[in-house]
Amino acid sequence: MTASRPRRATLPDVAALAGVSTAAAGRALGGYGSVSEDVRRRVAEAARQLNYRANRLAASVRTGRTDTIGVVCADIESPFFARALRGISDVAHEHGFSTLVTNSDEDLASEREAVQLLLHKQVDGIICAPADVTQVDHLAQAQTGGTPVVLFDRVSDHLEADAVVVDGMKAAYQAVRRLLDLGHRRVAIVAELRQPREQDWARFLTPQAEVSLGELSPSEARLLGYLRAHWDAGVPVRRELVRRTGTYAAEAAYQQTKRVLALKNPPTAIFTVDNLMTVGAYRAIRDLGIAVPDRLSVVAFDDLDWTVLVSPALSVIAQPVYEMGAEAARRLIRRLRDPEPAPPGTLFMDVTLVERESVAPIPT
Amino acid sequence: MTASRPRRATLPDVAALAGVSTAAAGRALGGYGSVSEDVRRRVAEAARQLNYRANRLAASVRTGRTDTIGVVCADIESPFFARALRGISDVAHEHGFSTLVTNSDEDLASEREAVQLLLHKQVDGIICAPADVTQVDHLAQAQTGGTPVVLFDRVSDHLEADAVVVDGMKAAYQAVRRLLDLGHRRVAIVAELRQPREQDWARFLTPQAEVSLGELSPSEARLLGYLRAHWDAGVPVRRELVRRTGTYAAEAAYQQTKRVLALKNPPTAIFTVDNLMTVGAYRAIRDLGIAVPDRLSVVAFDDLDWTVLVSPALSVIAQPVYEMGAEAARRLIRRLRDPEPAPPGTLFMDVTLVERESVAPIPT
DNA sequence: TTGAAAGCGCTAACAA
DNA sequence: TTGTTAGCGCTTTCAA
Repeated sequence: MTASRPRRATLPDVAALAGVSTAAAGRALGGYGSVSEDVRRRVAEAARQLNYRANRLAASVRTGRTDTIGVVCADIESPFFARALRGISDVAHEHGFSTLVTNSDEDLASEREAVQLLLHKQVDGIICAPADVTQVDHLAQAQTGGTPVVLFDRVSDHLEADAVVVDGMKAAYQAVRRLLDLGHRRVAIVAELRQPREQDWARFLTPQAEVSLGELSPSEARLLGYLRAHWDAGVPVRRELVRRTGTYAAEAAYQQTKRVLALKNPPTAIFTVDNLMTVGAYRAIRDLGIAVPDRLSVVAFDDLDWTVLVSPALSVIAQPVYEMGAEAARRLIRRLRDPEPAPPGTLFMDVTLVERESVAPIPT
Repeated sequence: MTASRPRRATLPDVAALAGVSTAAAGRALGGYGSVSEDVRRRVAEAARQLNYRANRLAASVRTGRTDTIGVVCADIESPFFARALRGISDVAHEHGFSTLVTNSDEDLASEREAVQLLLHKQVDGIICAPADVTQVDHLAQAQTGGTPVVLFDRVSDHLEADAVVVDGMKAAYQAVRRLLDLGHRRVAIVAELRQPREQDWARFLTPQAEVSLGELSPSEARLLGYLRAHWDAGVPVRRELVRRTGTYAAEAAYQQTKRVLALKNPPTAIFTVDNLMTVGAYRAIRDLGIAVPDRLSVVAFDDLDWTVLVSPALSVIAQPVYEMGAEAARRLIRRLRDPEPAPPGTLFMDVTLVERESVAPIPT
């Protein structure tokens, strides 16, 4: 007969073996309160002998802290979120926090579920890339309940919270403006644009229109930059060059790109608004055998491993992704540590337009 | 004056408002035991009114379960682990488990720390890609303590645990054998090979040598396949064509590849053993402007987004990464659910040699 | 510095 | 079906 599995040693067990009170053992092991060197040694020895393993859950129930940050990202698998997550977890780890990561897949219902889960697990704070910046009641509720929230990659006008983002509008504006300045007159854009808000696009075109970034998804903000660049350059926007995938998937971008390149009057340049769109679009360009940059100039949002591996190397708008994650974590931790923190604000991080080989002027 | 923050509602609060006992409220909300429809409704209503948020930590302290799987991966940022993690978390989520993810960066000390953290947080089980398959005492200890472990991407002879892996030896053998059969006589390999065990390599070369996969790191297993392919084909192994980076970094692979291609008698084919090695090696090939496959055939371990985006498209050994993660999670969950589970075993998943455009025969 | 005792928020026996 | 009661393993008064 095998011996029945012995119950795992608990604090009282350790205390008993060391010949001290539970409280003393807890202090010795947990590093709080004050303990004599002698007690500390005996307790440590007893813990070792019993192969004691502290139960931080029990501690958390008492203290109300879990030293855990909850993260809601759209998709860990995307290079963008993977890298950001690395920034978040590095900083978190540095400060003694763990991270609990969930995926929303850009779906509001999943995001709500994820936030509930994180709250039930009593995370100390949440970093979230909201699927819909206009639907953030669940995040507001988390805050009211005492769990601070930091927005990542997206700001919302409907939530008073810290946010770490780039100005996608400005970045796209620069990139597209550059193409227009090089003489391109037919610049295509491939973007997710989940909500088809064509009436809004019209409004975007009015230069006076005050559009808040906190009302736009990243792809909308980037489209806005595209539109305004055209406006400022006096180049009309061609409806057929604005390609909407409606979903965050490379395959959809592949289809849209094939379609736009098959127009009888095809674009001479193409702008992709994020890394999945870029993968899909670039695959289409390659399959069609179109010469870059001779027949088509390409600019992508987000830098990736492979943008320097293809020929010609892609010109891109690079975001400081790791640093964005790291900074989001820093802001959250600051808020957790500081009993009276500063009012929340949005940090806009700078992007870099990395010019490589995929852009050429239109011969005049 | 703002009102002082009200204490968060607890189960007794809800019970009181609903006019039932704490136990009844717990049953109604937690979905265990039996409750009348009437009580269920009243409790639900009270919970809503008080904005009640269950504390699953407290429940876990009682039940001893957290419904959480701990994962130790080398680097979430690597496409390999990112995708595997997606497999793990999808399956986990399906079965009501969350995942707590940590990074070891292929460092044994960090891995130990990570495992400790997961145990302290009382995860129900652990999925780990061990940094060193010969140093797994901490994992054995987790098991003895009642926390099952599933190995991922690597087997160890020193741990009796489930494992989900590919046979890297066989896969590499096939790929290299294919190159040799095409007439290549100088095939380079770029591999991590953290431990420089040259004396072992000699042993690998003896066809009779029984080398267990459970003693080898993935890169060593793949090297072994490379060596045996040579042996079986009667092609001598050239020491200068075996390039060791010693570290898991694209930059190191870049350097090694540049160096091997600069030999006065350079290789006519190159085999890279994982995705980071591939990125580095391919960048070197591109920078050097070497024509693939005319002057150099290329085969990579692991398929990636961009392998079809470069010209020519890369021939690769594709692992079922997502499925490997998913299967690891399934095995762990089975073990958690089943009180008397089957003895642990290793699942070898099949790889696919995807032939694309980067391999050509040597003209005879 | 130490120990006794209370209690964090929940679940599980048990009895009613 | 319901309530009473006793904990889970830990931290934190409080008094000694």
